[in-house]
Amino acid sequence: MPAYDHPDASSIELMPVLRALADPIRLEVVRHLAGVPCANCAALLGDRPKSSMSHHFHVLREAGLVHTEAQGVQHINSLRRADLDARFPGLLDAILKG
Amino acid sequence: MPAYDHPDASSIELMPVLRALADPIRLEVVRHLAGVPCANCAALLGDRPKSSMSHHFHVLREAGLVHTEAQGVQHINSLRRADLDARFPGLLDAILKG
DNA sequence: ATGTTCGTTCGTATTTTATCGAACTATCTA
DNA sequence: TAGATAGTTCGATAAAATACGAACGAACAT
Repeated sequence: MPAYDHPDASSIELMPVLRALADPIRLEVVRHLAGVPCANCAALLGDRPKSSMSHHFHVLREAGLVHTEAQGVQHINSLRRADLDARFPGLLDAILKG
Repeated sequence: MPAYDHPDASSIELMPVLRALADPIRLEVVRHLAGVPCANCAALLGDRPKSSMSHHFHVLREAGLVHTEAQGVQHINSLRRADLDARFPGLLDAILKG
């Protein structure tokens, strides 16, 4: 399994977070993940090719927004809400409401 | 004087706001404006060409983050904090702290 | 009128980001 | 072992954003 490297909570940076959120597909993913404990990638595919979504998940992971963990064949994604709330209080709430 | 068109408060959209913020120079401008009532463009130039900054101000205006008003030769910019707070409560606060 | 200042607009070059198919890897199942 | 499934990685293309000089326009002063 590919070793995902997630930034740890304290090294999540604002600019990558904003860049990650500044894309309609990724924002949609974040919104979806905010409503469920976790989800595999397929659940968020829509009609787009897998490779595109893989790219978006990569961006989200790198920014520290999403945690991905291989679990058997599928990879489970979850929103790093606690980490984000700690680092940028109110940010996620504000964005999820808008 | 060029007629600036600012979106009115209720039609400020999240995605343009996020896109506008997802650039280091523009975030810097927003941060600066958050600390003063208003400022002309020159005050925010740094060492960059005017045309670049004009572009960034355009993006900020279009997104609804900044209000610009010609006042004699210079153009006065201010952060639309009240409008943003009304539309996306907590967003600006979260970003300005980060 | 002329010149100056402040900022915009235009045109182009450069960089970044997104998109998608194809090939690949790992895991599970039959 | 062969086949299926879930995602990633690669490589090419296309689209979007940024950067910057040069020319322009409006407001003001002399």
